[in-house]
This record gives sequence, structure tokens and C-alpha cells, in this order.
Amino acid sequence: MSSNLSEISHDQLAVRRQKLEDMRSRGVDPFRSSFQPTHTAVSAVAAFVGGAEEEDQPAVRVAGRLKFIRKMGKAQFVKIQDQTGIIQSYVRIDTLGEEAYANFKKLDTGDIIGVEGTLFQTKTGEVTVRAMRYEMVSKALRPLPEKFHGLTDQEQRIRQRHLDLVMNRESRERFFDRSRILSGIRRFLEERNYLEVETPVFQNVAGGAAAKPFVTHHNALDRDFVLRISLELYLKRLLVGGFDRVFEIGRNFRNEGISRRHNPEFTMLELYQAYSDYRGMMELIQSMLRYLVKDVLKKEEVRMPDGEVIDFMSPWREAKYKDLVCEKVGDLGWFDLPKETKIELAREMKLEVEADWEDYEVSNEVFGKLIEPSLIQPTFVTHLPKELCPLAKITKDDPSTIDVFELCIGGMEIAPAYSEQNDPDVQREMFEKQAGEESQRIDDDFLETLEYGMPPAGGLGMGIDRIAILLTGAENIRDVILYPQLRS
RNA sequence: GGGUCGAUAGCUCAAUCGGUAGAGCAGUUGCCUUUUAAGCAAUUGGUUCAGGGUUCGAGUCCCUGUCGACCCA
Repeated sequence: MSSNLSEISHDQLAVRRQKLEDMRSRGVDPFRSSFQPTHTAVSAVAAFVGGAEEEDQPAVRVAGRLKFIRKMGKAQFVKIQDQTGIIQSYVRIDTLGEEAYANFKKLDTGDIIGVEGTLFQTKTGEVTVRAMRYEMVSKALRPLPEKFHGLTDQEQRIRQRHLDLVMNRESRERFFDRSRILSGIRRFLEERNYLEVETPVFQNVAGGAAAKPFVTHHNALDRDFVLRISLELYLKRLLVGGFDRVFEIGRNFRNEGISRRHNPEFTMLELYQAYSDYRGMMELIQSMLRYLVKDVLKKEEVRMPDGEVIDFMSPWREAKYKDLVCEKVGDLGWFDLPKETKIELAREMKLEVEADWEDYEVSNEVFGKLIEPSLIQPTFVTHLPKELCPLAKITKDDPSTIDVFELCIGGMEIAPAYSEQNDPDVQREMFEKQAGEESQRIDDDFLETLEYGMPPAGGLGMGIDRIAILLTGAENIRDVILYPQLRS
């Protein structure tokens, strides 16, 4: 059977198919339905008893993908990778037997096998399984990428993420970190008696943020829905319903461009706490991020790709939005200047502002382009102009600002938080001002709900993708989303 | 949407002025019983992203398109 391998050696797929058929003809199932390892790669290495004789070492059964095969005639070393890591196995013709060894030699990298044997240390000290038996678990019909360089093409790494995860340790670790961050957030909030809930993705009105929604169609109802752009309004309904501490971690969808920091579907955490306010949210987010950095990721500090170090443990800076803008432009009593003068000055600072922009939009361009990117260490920016968010409470002693903060870290907006607006009449007014002529986009059901009485509350949102970028030191949102959107 | 750059063997990459498309890894066949990207010898494998053009001759030059990367919006 194997005599014709050389004839088809130009086609690696055909060679592997032939090996598959050879296995079947020997009565070996190339795709077993189960296999029970006793150890993972990491726990097997940990099970090695230092200083003990080999006959006193534990027997282990491990399973995983063949990453490296080093053949030396009548013996070979192979590396087996599972979710936890890699373990080496040493396979000899005199322990396995001639027939089994001959079959073992036909295995390919990428095949998933199980190995059973005792632990020993090679002469370089590597803990290794001396294979007494092996089992074919799943045949790989396609070859893995090149073993040293791995898969480097960005597009392939995303389109074939499974290969990226098999070949690139940093990538696998980064997604483990993302999972740890998610479970850490849940643990943190549950310890504070928050209730995790799920609210609708299909909505009548895409509220809670300013963004273009995706539209979809329900056939049986014969009507269009929009996919949610935020979690806010439904969670606030739950505050009315008496759920005083709620959070949701869910996917939002925004019909906008794709960039280093934007994916059309992204994951948000939103949480609401009755009888709290934006100051309460400061304490919460600070404790939560320190918990994630220190206790979940076991880091003392976070290093960004450019080498800048972010210190989460020192006290966080707090600064008013207007003070930051005035400081940047050289005071000038900026917020009292007429819009035309602001536009002139902004253009002198090489900002691209349009003549028909609103006054606050010009100021916000200064903030977004010149200030935010420079806020590397954790900074609470407070007292934002009220035009920037219609869902927050107006500051008592300054009706031009709202009781909110925007937490900026690493030059990014990480988490906004508000003292939530709970006056239904003020809320309607703000919505109408924002919607302008598109009054059909006002969520009347939400406004009606507020009329039943919503407790005062602090609310906070945090982009999970961005926090993952920040805490894992990634450069691009695609590095923290398993299957990000590509062009086609 | 705009600008710059890129796409060559399964993977990572070469290919001078426009002149026979190469290497390493992987595969195949041998040798090799403690390797570490194992080693040695031999060997298979190409729609050079797609389509058009210039030319005696195009991976290379020109045009269009697809996809991607980076920057800007």
C-alpha cells in the first residue's frame, strides 16, 4: 500500500489521505470517538518526581497535536501540544515493538495522538514521556504551517484562526487572557451582588448611543428590527423593575467603518447600580481594573506596544474636561470664545474642523485629537459638556456640564460612567434635542418606563475589546477578537 | 472614502537592467536508539492573486479589478 506514496508525494493532501486509508485497512479508527488522558501537558510535567528513579515515576496518558517530530532511525522524539502547553515524548522501537513503531513512523505533524508511558528526564533535563503505547486519535489531512516561522500572514491568521492558535503561542495566550478578563469581571461583580442579565439584541429603536445600526428583517412578523448599539436602555428598565444592581456583557453592533480600534460587532460591559452615582462608579472601576491587572492577570503594571508602562496601582488622576481643553489651547477663556474663533484656533492646531460644526463639536475635536491620546495613565475626565450625552444628569452648579466621567487609559476611552438621568421629562427633552428631525427614533417605551420611577443610579460601560487590547498589550483590535470582520 | 506598500511551492521567503522561477521548512526515499527549528544524502512539488496591455520575450513595465497591511478621513 505504502509503495505508491512516492508516486503521489507531490501532493501532501493525497499522501495523508493514503495514510488514512492505510490505517483503516489495518483496522485503526483514524477518528476515534473519545480518548481519556490522565494528565495535561503541564500537569504531566508537574507530576515528575525530581530525584526519583524512573521506575518510581508516575505513568501518564497525554493527548494532543503532534507539533514536532524528530526521527532518529529506531527512536524518535515528538512534541505533543494540548491546551495547556507542550510535552515531549520519546518513542523507541524496542519499547513499542516493531509493527507499532513502523506505524508510528507514518504519523504526520498535525495528527492528534494519545501517548501512555512513564516520565523521565532527558540528558538536557527535559521531562519526557517514555512511550509504552500510543493511540491514533484524529488524523490531520492537511499539513500545519511551517514549524519555525509559523503562520505570519495577518489575513491567514484571522481567516484561519485555528492555525494561528495552534502555531502562535502569543496569540493563544492573548485569548486565554481575554477569557480570564471576562471571568474576572463576572467574579468581581458577583462578589458585589450584581445580577447578570440578558436583554434583547433585536430592537425597535437603537438607543443609548449615537451610531448607525444594522437593520434586519423578521419574516414571520414581516417587519424590520435594528440590532442594538448599546445595552443601556433595557438595563435601566430593569432598575425600574427593582433590579438594583445589574450588569450585562453582550455584543453590540455598529454599522460603521473597520479600523485598528473598531470592529462592527464588539463586546460591551454595562452595569447599573441604584442609589449610586458617577462618583461611586469611580471607586468601582478603579477596584475592578486593579483586580483584573493584579489578581486575574498577575501583573504589577501593563506595558503598551510602544513600551510605555501604565501604572494602575498609584492614585488615578481626575481632571475636568474644560480644564484639560483650556490647558491645551493655552487658556484664552476658550469656552467663552465665539464658535468662529474656536474654529480658527482649531485649524491653527491642524485640526480638520468644518464650518457647520456645533460649538461643542469643535471643542470635542480638540479633546479627542489632542488630549485623549496623551492620557496614558488612568485619568478620570469629568464634567463633560452636556451635549455629549443625553442620558446623564446635569451638574447642579454648572448647567452646561453633566455628572459623568470618561476614563481614559493608554490614550483610549476605556469606560464612561454617568449619574443616570431619571427624570422622564428632562430625558424626553434631551432625546428630542438630540434626535432633531428624526423624532421617530425616540424610544417612547423607555420614556414611559421612566415615568414609573427609576431610582437614582450610577451606570458604567466598558468596551471589553478595548480593555483586552490594553491589558494584553495588543496593537490591534483584531488581535483580541477571535474572528474579526474582514472585507469578504 | 484617500494615500503608501504588498500578494511567487502546503508554510517562510529569494529572483540583479525585462532573458531557463530558486532556497529553507514540510512531503517522499534511504541512513541514524537522548533530539531541542535534530543531522546527513537524494528527490517531488509552480494558474508567480485575477484579467487585459506593451514587448522577440513579463514574476519583473503599464492599466483595471480582488484581497490584505500601514497611515489618514
